[in-house]
Amino acid sequence: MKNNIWWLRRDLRLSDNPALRAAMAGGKAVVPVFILDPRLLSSTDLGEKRKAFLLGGLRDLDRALRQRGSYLVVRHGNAYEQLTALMKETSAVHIYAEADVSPYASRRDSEVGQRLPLDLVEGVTVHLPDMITKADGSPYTVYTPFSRRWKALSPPTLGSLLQAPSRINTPPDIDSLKIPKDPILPESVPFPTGEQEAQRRLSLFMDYEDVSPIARYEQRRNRMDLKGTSGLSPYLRFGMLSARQAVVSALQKRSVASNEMSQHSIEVWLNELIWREFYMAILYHFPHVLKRSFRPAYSLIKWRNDEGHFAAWRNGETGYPVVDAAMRQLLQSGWMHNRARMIVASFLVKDLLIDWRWGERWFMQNLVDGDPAANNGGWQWTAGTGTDAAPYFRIFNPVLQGKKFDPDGDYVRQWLPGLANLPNKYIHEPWKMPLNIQHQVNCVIGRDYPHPIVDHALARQATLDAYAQARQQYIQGG
DNA sequence: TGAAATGTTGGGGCG
DNA sequence: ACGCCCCAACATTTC
Repeated sequence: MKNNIWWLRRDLRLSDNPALRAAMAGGKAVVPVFILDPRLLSSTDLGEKRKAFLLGGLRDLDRALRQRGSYLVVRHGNAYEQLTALMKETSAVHIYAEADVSPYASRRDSEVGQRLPLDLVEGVTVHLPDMITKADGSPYTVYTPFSRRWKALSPPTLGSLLQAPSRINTPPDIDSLKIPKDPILPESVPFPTGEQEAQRRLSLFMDYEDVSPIARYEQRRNRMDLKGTSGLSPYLRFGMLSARQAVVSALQKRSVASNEMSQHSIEVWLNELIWREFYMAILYHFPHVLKRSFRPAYSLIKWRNDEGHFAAWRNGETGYPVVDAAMRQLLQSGWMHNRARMIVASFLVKDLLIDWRWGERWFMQNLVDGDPAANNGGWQWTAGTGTDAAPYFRIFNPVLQGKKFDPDGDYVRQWLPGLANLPNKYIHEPWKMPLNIQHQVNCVIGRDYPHPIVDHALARQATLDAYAQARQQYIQGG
């Protein structure tokens, strides 16, 4: 009896795993392997927190496999070389893996696939990028028609989800590295690793009838001071949760929702999952977006790129409380509320006039859920340089955004304890505090909390000018 | 998944 | 009673 290799990459789960299912077909024994590629591990885009989350996920998966008579083989090195060696050692005949869309992954997979019997199985998205095209076969570059087409395809059903195998046969004593213990996931990262935790969170988000978080998602999702989002992104990122299962859960929930508001909320969350697939499709069809603007005119923007401003942004010292709170949340917890991501991105690009790629990189280095497709899509959206992007003139006012989406300043106070005693009136614009109040609350601007590093009104105008200039130059240049 | 600038309206104070 | 001004409050346009 020959064996198959199940090559894991970003599908760290046993339930609803098509690659695992394919590897087990015909009752074959399976060799589950994860390859720690030094190129990936040493990449400056892989931050410590996400690396720790990945390693923790591997430990969880190994534990789950051992409960089913198997175990995880961990190798270190180049994927092709390691797989070649492993095939020989285990007399494996086939390699099964979940297809991934990032340029790095597709290059690696085509290199491996040219010389080894690799079968790529769909699974990262519910619908493959190739399935969502216009009548003439060209890819969509606008979200709404993309989502219409996505929704017109037959949806995954509960019955189509693959059960986790109760037993997996794996040949004994295959050489494997110990999963590195370093780096360890800090306590301050509120995302315990693993498939079980992902399932638990999905249930919490869906359950409890009409008061379930998903039924109130539309109303609460933008509030940075509430836990109104699913908190599933890191699990979807590493496939500790299958996107298909998330979609099936949402559709089920929608079909039994008792009122239109709940149904609408569920639809809004479903759309967020479709945004994820939209950006994966964009990256698949237009891999150059990782290097430059999707819209060529905006490659000509003259960024200010002030290093001091960039450092202030990274460290949460801009003097705008919402921005600083969000950047502290990222540094400490490895995650940031989605509304906050838009606010700090708008601030970096359109208040500081710093190249969006600097922000994109910082996010990749610090987000536990950092995914090249979604992250790039989000940044190009904010910068107005991408597909279906925010128009260039859409510039967030950090004070108004704070008042709207953190009305009592709870979010600001949680991440900036130094501002804890400010009256609500000044929590989003502390520089307006009269001096006597500054002393009263022990927060003197310029001493305990920075002055705003830029004036929003002036910065806004400068950015509009810079974008206008880029457009003009593009037209004149042909 | 904006916000600022500009325009319009209407109530109320006032001479 | 009337016209004038001020300015919220809301609407529309512009970036």
